[in-house]
Amino acid sequence: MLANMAAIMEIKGEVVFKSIAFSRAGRIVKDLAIDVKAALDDGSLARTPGIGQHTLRVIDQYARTGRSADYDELAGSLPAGLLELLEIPGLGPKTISLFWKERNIAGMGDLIKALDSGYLDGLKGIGPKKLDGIRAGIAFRQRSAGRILIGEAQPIARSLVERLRRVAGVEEAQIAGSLRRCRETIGDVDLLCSASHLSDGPAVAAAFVKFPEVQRIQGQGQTKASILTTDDLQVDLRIVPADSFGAALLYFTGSKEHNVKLRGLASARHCTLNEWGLYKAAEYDALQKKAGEAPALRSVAGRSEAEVYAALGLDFIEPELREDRGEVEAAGRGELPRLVGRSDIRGDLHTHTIASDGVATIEEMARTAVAMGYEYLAITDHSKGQTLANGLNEERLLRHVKEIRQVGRRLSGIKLLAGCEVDILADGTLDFEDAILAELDMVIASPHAALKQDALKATDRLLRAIDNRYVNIIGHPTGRMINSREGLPLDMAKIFKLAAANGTALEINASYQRLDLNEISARAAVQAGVKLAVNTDSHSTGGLQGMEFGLGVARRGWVRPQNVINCMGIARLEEFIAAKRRL
DNA sequence: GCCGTTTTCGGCCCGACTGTTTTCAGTCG
Repeated sequence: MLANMAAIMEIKGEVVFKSIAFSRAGRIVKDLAIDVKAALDDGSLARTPGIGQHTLRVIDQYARTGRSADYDELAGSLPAGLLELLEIPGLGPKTISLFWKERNIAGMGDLIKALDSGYLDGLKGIGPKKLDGIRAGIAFRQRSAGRILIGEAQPIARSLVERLRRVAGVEEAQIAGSLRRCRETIGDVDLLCSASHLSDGPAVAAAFVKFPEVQRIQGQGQTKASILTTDDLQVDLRIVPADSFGAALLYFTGSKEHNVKLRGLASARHCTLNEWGLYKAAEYDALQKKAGEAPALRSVAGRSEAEVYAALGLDFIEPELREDRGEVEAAGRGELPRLVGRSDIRGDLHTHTIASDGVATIEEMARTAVAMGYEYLAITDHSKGQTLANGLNEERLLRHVKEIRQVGRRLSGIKLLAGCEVDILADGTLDFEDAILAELDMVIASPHAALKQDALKATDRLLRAIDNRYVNIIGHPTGRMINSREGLPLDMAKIFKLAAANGTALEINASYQRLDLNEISARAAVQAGVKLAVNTDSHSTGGLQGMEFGLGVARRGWVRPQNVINCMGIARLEEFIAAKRRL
């Protein structure tokens, strides 16, 4: 609702800062780890920077009554159909407003008809190319579902970077943008490269737009180019000299909100920060600038990101934290967390084999884990309720356990844990009796079906599972699938409280379709004293490599190694499991 | 609309590219 209000203000041509303020308030509410009503009641929302008198009133009224008079009034002032027009790339608020006022365009249907009939021809400032651009934008919008999953974008981006590195004149090429920040979904791919000489820029841009995966060229200049790939992914490339690489990487990695905050800090230090570098404001303002050329001025910093942060009085901020969620302030105080990384991970605690729906054997999974440098690996095939996934019944499970232990004895260099991913049934009971679970080294309990329960039922269901002394990890707690299934509407505060109290870990499922818990819940869980487990849920040896996506979520959630049970050595992990059984 | 190491009023990040224009507005990141 707040984001809509911001959009409406944009189209109405209100002072842009008003729109920005509402948009920011919307983001703050969306990022809340606790319920909005709770944040209103305890006064924390009112104290949040960016929430002021007006936005607080709107949120408060909506939370109490389910309506907002301010929203209703604003929404009533223009046709609702105009808002979706903002989603068309190349079409912005000014043009939408023009179409509405001059040609009575009230929505997508009107716009398409008017484009077809020539009704928009002859408007001031609108020529044939602009109209073509809008047509292409609408077609793109209808073809593509919007943001794609990180695991889908990454291989495409990596192959483009490889190709870029081979282009003449390119020194260094790197992925930037939301992909570098490990967001769960990616709107477009941002790539950055440095050229040995900036004069090579146009040639690099020209080579880029001729890559075989290019479907359409959106733009091409001295220092940047933008293309649409054959699978409808937009890719933006920026080309800078090596001296500006750090500043440009910072700029192109974002987030936008993080950048805005850094530039504000630069201002306060009488400097100006842009993609070319950090400059003394007085010197920079006196300069004759030309688009597409590096400022003819020595920068204060710019070669590396670390240099720029240091010049602003900040510790280095990892890309995953750059969302303006308090990281800049923490960096200023020297209080950033040491984030969990790949080298902290000692094992994977959620994997499947051919015994249920995996494609690799116990031994194949184990050997891959050894090659990855893991100290332990848990084999956790499905329970009998997962009939489609060839779930194991009691008898098959016990045979499987025996086999896991046999393989474990035979292999050196890795400890195999005989486990199971047991279904949490709709009422919160588990798919196996305690007597069976007691035979296992470790238990994950996960919801797989009945994922449309209300908050009360769903929360009670998980609490029951957490309450079981044999359950060590709750797997993909909400059951969500990104872009396709909402998942259970859990009361996380209650879940965290019990999980922290009785030593049950919550999973960050690294499968890029799930990423469950998400980053917001992960951060709140850690604050509530809950232990996490970052697991791949892999069904093949290749799947074990997917750990990085789960780590991305954990890092975005400010998670430290000490918060993660699979960063423990085997002895401590076994004690973690044993402690709950003693309760 | 929000906010205070410049401020309770007056700012609020900054640059590249496109299209439609003869100097700039719009859009994007």
